[in-house]
Amino acid sequence: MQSFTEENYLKIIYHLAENTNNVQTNAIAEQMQTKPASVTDMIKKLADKGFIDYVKYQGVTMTEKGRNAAIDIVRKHRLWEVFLVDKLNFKWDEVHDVAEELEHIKSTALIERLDEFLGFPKSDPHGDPIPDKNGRFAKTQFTKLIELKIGDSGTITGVSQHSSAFLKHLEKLGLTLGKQIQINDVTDFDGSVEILILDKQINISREVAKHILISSNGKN
Amino acid sequence: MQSFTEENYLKIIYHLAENTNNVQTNAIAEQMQTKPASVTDMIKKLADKGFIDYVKYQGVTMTEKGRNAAIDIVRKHRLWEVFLVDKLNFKWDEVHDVAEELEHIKSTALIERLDEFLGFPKSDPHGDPIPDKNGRFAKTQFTKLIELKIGDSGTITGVSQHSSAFLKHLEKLGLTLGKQIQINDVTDFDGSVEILILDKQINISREVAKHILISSNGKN
DNA sequence: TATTTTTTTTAGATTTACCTAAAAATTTAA
DNA sequence: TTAAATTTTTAGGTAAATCTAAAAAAAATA
Repeated sequence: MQSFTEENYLKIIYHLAENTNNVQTNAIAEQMQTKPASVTDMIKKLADKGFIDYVKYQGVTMTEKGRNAAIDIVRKHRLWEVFLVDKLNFKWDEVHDVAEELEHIKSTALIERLDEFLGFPKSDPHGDPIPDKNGRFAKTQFTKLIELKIGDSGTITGVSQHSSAFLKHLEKLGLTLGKQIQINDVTDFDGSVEILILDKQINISREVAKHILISSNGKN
Repeated sequence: MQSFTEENYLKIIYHLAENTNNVQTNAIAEQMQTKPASVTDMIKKLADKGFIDYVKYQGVTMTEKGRNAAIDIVRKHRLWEVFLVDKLNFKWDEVHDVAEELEHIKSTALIERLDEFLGFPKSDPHGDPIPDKNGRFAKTQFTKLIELKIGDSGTITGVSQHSSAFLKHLEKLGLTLGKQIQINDVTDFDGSVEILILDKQINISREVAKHILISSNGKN
């Protein structure tokens, strides 16, 4: 059984490892909002416990054990988010911080019963997949909106930024999960994107377009 | 905002203060499963923060601030217990430890919405009253079963022991909340108590009788 | 390839919540 | 009311997770 801090490190290393092979000390420090020196201490400890492989100056990779531990935390986080939105009527931009605390509650029975209570949801309010109790989940095939070409269309199925500010902004623009969109134009000058949703033409910045995930068509 | 440990101390001091004026170091140590020396350290800290009044060698009493903080934790604990039993189908003997973790989640919005989701329950699965969001709750008028005389009757409305072993035992005997009972006899030799529930005659030990709370009649 | 810059680690402190052992105060009992 | 027992506190230390400052290694650049 790990401490809250260890769990947070594992989760962050897991997410960073989705994009790079060797996860670097500085990257972890930034995510954990702590100093690189503190990270070095902790990754030694996590390596001792067999959660990660660590070579000095080379960064870390997750072991099978570490990955399983991280997936378990991610599962809990996402199930709690569904609970908060579906049952307690939280908005999708209000759930992150609370789920960040709830994910550390240690009880297998609790999480299995919660899963059942929620009807075994496959994805959370932000479109992220929820691992089942064996840690399995569909690797989702998302395209970033920014990568689409003029004329392309698809459905908003996820976001890669969970900050309240970002999500509130999307909400205001009507860009919520499940919405159909089509790329009308891309502005050369600032790279902003003209999109069509429900016959309405709107313009979103590159920064926003980067964090909207689209599934090519008709898919769930 | 207090640490988990501080919250646990506050809760325990609050409960101990229900029975005595000055809560003693040793009593706290026993409840916290720690050493008296550690308690001395912590009560100094809690006194510095204004949660308790502390006079060396004289024990502690709660301040208004401390009481409010403690009641808030108790409220959370009991609401989560209701959630676990009513929504997730936990048994009344399975909820204590999980609620012990959940009570430390810091979010006023969460607990208010949970309260609403549960229908603003007035008592938890063990019959303990749930403070409302202003910290108010009915001071319940319970009598311990052990204090009843032959011929007395009443309704089981609470228990003063939350251990799984005790609650499972009660369940097996059919002694659950809401059951009507009547005292038929008290055995001189071991002080055990003969009681009648639903026309069935059973014998319970003094130890068990001490922890069953009865409301005199018809009351909820 | 040598030098500069960046990244990472080490060394030594700090804070929180604990501990043990011993001293001090209080309470109980002779 | 003194002695014994109990309770509480103090003193000094430990482990976890953090920090700063400085040293070492790796990467980038001239």
